[in-house]
Amino acid sequence: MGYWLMKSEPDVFGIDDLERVGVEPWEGVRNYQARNMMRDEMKKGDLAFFYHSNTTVPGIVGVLRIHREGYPDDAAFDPDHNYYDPKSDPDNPRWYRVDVAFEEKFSEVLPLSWLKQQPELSDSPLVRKGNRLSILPVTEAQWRFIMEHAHRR
DNA sequence: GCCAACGTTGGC
DNA sequence: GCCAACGTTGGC
Repeated sequence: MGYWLMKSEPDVFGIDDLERVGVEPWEGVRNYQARNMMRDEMKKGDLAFFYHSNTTVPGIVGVLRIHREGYPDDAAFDPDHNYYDPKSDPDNPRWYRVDVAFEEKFSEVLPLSWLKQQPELSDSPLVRKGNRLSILPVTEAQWRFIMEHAHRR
């Protein structure tokens, strides 16, 4: 089973939105590395941390589950859509998305500032400077470490 | 709002 | 294929 971390701006789509709707297409990813992970590596049932970026306290706020594996991101074909990309062709889609399902909201945010202080997480790209990837792999050890702390609070 | 880091674009 | 210019991300 794979473990991931997926970033979203809570002003656009946050953990509370996911809890309300239950299942949501994770659209709008326009980065090739992140695209490759969604298209090729994410499997149904994989778990991912939900990370809030661009907010007062950036950090991990909960857990989601991969509900549907990678399929073309239709938003790229719609000229009226924010995520429109004229270079993506329905016959040869450039961008992919997965569907995610709400799993759990933590009682408190695990702030990035705290994550950065944990030696167990020092190898994660999340805490490395200048990381801008919106989807990151998480190791099983890192997953367990973070989950323990989330449930201890 | 600033700005560092980084990815993408496009001219050559 | 190089690389400067540009746009975006995202922490602070």
